[in-house]
Amino acid sequence: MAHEKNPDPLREFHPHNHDHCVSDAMAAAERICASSGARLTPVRRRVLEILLEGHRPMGAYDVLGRLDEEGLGDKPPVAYRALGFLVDHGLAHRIERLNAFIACPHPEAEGHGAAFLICRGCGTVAEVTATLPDLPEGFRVERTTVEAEGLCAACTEKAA
Amino acid sequence: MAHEKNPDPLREFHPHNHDHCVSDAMAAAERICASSGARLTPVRRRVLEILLEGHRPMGAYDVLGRLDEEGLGDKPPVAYRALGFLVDHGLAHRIERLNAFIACPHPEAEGHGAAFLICRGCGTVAEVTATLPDLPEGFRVERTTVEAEGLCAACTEKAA
DNA sequence: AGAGGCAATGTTATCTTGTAACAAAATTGG
DNA sequence: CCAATTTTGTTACAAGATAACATTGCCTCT
Ligand SMILES: [Zn+2]
Ligand SMILES: [Zn+2]
Ligand SMILES: [Zn+2]
Ligand SMILES: [Zn+2]
Repeated sequence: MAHEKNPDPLREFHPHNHDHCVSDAMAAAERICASSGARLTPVRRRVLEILLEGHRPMGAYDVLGRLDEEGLGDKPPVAYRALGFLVDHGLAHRIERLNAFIACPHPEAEGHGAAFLICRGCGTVAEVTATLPDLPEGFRVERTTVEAEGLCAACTEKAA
Repeated sequence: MAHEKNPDPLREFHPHNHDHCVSDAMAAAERICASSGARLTPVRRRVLEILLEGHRPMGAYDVLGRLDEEGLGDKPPVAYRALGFLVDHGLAHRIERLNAFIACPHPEAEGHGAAFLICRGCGTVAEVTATLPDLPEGFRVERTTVEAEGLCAACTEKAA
């Protein structure tokens, strides 16, 4: 965990050594599954890799298309089950506004109130940590969805 | 606007004079449309009433079913267009987690960062005001989705 | 009133997203 | 190995949403 000291929180929007994102996240996924007894089976692992490589939100049918190319399955439940597993174990997140899924870049930082910045220009999505503001009492919050759509710095420049 | 001094922010979870919700919101919708030149046509008005009366999120096809009963249309675009109009004008909101729509109870309080508390027990949804926590700079936020799923006070008691 | 332009509605067809249900195979633990 | 559980394979559908185009209604200008 040495070098995982929360780097640029918006690195998704910049060029970066993406191989590290992939290998770090895969290693973390291995550890998480090993320690919880969950089984990172071939399809599940491959779906996680596909999400990580894309480094952007992908629809379930996009993922399924990739699986099909590789002979790993071509029926919707194949993709939905693998994605469900990843989401349940915190290895991926569902972006509600996009009906899409994205790999979690730091799945070991759990309890992390995840929020997503969605650039409508380039389609990039960054996951950031955000604590929800105080909500009225008398409601026990279990899960939150926080998604912000807008323009990243680069797309703001281009638009100007 | 005298008596609209932001009452119980969680009134959706309690018994309340719901006729007031409906009539207040309809009056506000009239004012908003009148002042912006938008046309609150019969179908649009009726869809808003249906959402207000239900006082809970409704899927587009639920709304369409109601419209059909009343002879106002039976094809998906009828519902989606009316709902789109209401959302565009801030008279209703889309709840992403539920693929559903809900009337805004206070459409004149604009710029209000709306957040939604979704009770998984009774299905009630309350709209509350919440300012988003500070997000990393370098991203221009235009719209936010904040939805919290959990249990309302009554459902928490029942579950205990 | 008549004509032109724009907004709204009607309608068809299709597309995308997501699940229920059940059978077969693989894994785990005894 | 046997039985229980989990995972996969497959069919068939349900649910949610939109593209595209024809038609109608509304407003404005002459
Ligand atoms: Zn995450
Ligand atoms: Zn961008
Ligand atoms: Zn009410
Ligand atoms: Zn409840």
